[in-house]
Amino acid sequence: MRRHGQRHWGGEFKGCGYRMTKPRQAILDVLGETDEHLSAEDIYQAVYKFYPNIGMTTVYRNLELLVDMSLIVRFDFGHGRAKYELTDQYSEKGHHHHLVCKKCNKVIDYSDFMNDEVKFLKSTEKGLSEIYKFRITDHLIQFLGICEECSKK
Amino acid sequence: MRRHGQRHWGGEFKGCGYRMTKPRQAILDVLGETDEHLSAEDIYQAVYKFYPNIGMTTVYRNLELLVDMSLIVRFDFGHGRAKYELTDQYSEKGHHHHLVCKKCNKVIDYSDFMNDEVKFLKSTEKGLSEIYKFRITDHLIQFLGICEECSKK
DNA sequence: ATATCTGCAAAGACTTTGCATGAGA
DNA sequence: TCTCATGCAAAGTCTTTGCAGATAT
Repeated sequence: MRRHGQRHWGGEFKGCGYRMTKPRQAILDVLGETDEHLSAEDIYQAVYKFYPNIGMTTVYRNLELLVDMSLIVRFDFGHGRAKYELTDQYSEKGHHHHLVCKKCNKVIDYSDFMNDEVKFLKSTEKGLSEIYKFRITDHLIQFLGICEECSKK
Repeated sequence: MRRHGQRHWGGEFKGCGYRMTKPRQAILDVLGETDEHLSAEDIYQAVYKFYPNIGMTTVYRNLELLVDMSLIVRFDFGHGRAKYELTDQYSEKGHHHHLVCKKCNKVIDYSDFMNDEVKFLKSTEKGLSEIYKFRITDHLIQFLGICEECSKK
């Protein structure tokens, strides 16, 4: 009874002491079938539709686990609730960053100008890791401003 | 009775309908005298020492106001409590970004390699604002990873 | 003088924890 | 079978709101 977009994640859970369960599959399905940035509540609501036994606690606990496993990423856009996305490698969106409107909180994904970004990242990451003895695993790049609609007001 | 590092902010409040008050001066003093990234609670504690009448509510309300006035910036590093800093132009630190340890949550400021960054930002901001009709006012750049101490463990 | 600001108490939003039951490998 | 995972309820943490009294200009 697999629906469109579902995939097997069993392999990711094998060998690390974790089990693939219905709630976990459901959460990953929901994240795999959307282009949005979903909050824990959003995910709960979406999972609830086809798995009404789900509890909010389970959603939170699994989101934390999935972040630790690097299957998903957590973003704090700065207005209360954290948002989640599949990691680049598992997402159809691929590598991208965010453009955040300070007025309406809308978030636009972009994946343009990645060449310029790669150049910048390469030199900066190398330099920073040497100076600060930091093992850099990830980066967060966001542009903030006012979106088209909010500008008109 | 001005202590080291205090400055007058009256001008920033004039003409916009806001008043300079003791709590506001105290909050700005605290932020001006530290190199840390302080949470609302940190700020409350620090202000409390020389202004014990302060209420937590006042701290929160003023932090929000000061962010709106662009005197301070708010960061969500992703573990619960928001942190605040003076805006670049008012801070002795100047323009900088953050290196965040995913294990111990330590935050290191860096201001190295800004030349590479400026090149990247210039081209990317121009491109993005054209494509998405977004008026970009600000950016957030963070490198995440494991700090030297946590690597040793 | 008077609109803004403050502090207290209470409420609110989001997230985590304890514990007995249920389920995957 | 036996450890890991779940769901409920309750608690926790950070932040916001309502309101009467205090304060800056």
